[in-house]
Amino acid sequence: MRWMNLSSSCFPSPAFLKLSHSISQGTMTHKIISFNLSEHHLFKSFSYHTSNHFSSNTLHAKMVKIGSIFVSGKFVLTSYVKSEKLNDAQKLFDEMPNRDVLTWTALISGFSRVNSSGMALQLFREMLVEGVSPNHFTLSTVLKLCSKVGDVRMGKGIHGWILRNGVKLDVVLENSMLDLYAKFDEFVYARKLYDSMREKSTDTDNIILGVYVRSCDVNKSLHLFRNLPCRNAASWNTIICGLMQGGYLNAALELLYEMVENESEFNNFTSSIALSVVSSLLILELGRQVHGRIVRCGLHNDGFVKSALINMYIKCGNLEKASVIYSRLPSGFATKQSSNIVCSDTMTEIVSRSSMVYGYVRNGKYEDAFKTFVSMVRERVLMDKFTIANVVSACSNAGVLELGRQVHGFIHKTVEQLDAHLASSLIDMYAKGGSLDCAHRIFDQMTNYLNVVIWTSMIVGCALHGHGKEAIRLFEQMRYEGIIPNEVTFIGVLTACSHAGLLEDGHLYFNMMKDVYAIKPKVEHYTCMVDLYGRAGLLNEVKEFIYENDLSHLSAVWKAFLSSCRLYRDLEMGKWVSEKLFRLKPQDEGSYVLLSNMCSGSQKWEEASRARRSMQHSGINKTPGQSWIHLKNQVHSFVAGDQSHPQHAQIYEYLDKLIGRLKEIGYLHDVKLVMQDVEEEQGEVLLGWHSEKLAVAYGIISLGSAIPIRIMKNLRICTDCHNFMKLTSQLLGREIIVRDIYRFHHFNSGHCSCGDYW
DNA sequence: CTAGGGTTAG
Repeated sequence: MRWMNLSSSCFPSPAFLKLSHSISQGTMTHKIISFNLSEHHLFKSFSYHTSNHFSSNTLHAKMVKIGSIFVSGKFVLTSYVKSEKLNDAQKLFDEMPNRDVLTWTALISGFSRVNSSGMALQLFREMLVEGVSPNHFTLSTVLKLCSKVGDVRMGKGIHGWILRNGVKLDVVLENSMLDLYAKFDEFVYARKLYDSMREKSTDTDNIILGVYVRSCDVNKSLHLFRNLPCRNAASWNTIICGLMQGGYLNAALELLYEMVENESEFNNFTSSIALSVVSSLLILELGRQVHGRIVRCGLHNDGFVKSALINMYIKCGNLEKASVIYSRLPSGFATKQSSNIVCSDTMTEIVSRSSMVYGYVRNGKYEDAFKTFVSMVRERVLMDKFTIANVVSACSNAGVLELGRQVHGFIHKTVEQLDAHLASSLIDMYAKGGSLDCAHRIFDQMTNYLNVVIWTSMIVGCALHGHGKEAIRLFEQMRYEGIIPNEVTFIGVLTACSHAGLLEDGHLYFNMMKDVYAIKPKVEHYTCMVDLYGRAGLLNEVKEFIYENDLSHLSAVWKAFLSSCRLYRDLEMGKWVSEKLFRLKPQDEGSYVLLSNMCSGSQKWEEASRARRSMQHSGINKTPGQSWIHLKNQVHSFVAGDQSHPQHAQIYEYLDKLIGRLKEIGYLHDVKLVMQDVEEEQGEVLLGWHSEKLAVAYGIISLGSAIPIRIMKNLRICTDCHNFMKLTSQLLGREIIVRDIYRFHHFNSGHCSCGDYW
């Protein structure tokens, strides 16, 4: 029968074409019913030429009505597949008797198109079980899937099956196999296969080029690229993409220019790659040029290109432009349609939305991030782990524990098992949100899936809360379980040691990092060490350490040193360090503030104000201190001397009363000192009411007495406020938790978890 | 054959 032979396409007549055209334009739906033509001709023409969702359904209905499912089913199936209506395709498929290889293949390729690789592979297995033999197209489709999902065994199995069954090889199939081995880095196999190929195409060369590019051998790759007998757009894209991923951004850019000059095709792949290059180089102007070219080439409606554009504008810092493009995306494609099959349109929207969430987070627009997230929940957009992880990380950075809990609840409902990425971001979220207990609970839940990042997140969490011993215990347990720590793990351990004043341990682990794990210390590690020695008061040792390790060009190191000088009130050393610092990083406000604080701490008011004047002279604006408290889904933020809160009168009145009572139990409220001791906040503040005091006062007024008060602060807490918090916790018998820019302070019964060592 | 989001630190 003729219809069996789908692949040797019998092309439709102009009349059918016209008809299909009107269908796909949506200008006709019911005319078809009255059309007096042979059905499967119609169906066939239709399935070739339309990807209109609505009309494929109409056609399906018509087909069922006239009972021609045996004959024309697969044409409608193809139509469903082309319009990515996999649910309908699957349903139709289930109804169809006598499914031949073409039917199976249509459905398999359909699932593969919409990224449902697992489903596609499952179907392939079922097909084999039913005794249907795959054809060339099935095989190359499935091989591609194997290489995509990284299923080496299945890929090799198929290769074996091909050899055993003496399938006649063609270039396409051989290329698929070559690509499979290339992707799995099985170069010996790949080479053998390549040598045995009688016919080679440009694709073949491109695969080999891809191998060289991925092995990061720039010169070899370029040499190969230059000597290709025939180059197409994919060759250019491959080499440019490879250079970019290898970090050779300028080389990638040069080739991109060359490609454009040579008037080679600038396709949607090229666009994405070009935008990635720009995103890494962070050159907005260049991004605009690429954008212009994309529009000129008419590629701006491609989903991939759109999300790459959004990404590029976000990374280059132009959030507005990104949201303009985002708002022009067709909406509604991503809404859940009684299925869990993801279409490529849906993918585009998910990627774009998560990019926007990511962009908002990066730009500190947490509210917008949450709004976008909430809209995704409300519209029942199929959210994947990427999006959620973005939102979780937004919660940790904003320190909004309550919202974080809600997101966690959402995850609980939608994700069956936490993966390592999500778990570590949740641990981080709870730790940074102030609830180390909850972080621990997630950690315990992951016993069977622990990896180095999860361990590290937990260790860092402990460090953040000053639980040095616990961090070390975790670290040792991790090593015992055979997990190899990485450089970030060591940053966590060393921070833990320095925050808890564990000098010996810190020293031990620094050496262990170098000697046992062969990790070369980076700036962060050195800074931790300087901090560690400095907090122990070993200022001369710090100096030696800096010169011994040749760190004198690193401003971060000097800054840590300066903090220690301040802690130990060594004004001479502090001045000397500031000199170094001002020379290295004249624009850093922190150095001036530290020096000024140090001077006022030693009652040297004149020098203190000189430091502050020279800061103003250099045109540096100090970041105003800000504290915030999260109550009932609302963030209340305060700056020093703030009068803008609706309840400010009440707050100040309470604060006055509180300070009066605190003085009775030994609080020394020296206004002059507070005004000068601008640890991080400014001195010109009215009455010395630093923002964290206001936030705490508001918390006490508004919250039931059993609830701990959680405050976030954008700078470091000052000595006076630290004292204030300790005594308040004692006087009122309440737990107060302050997260400052570096760490947590848990105030309880007159003590702080940092041991007054911060 | 070639293109797209996520975890820990700073």
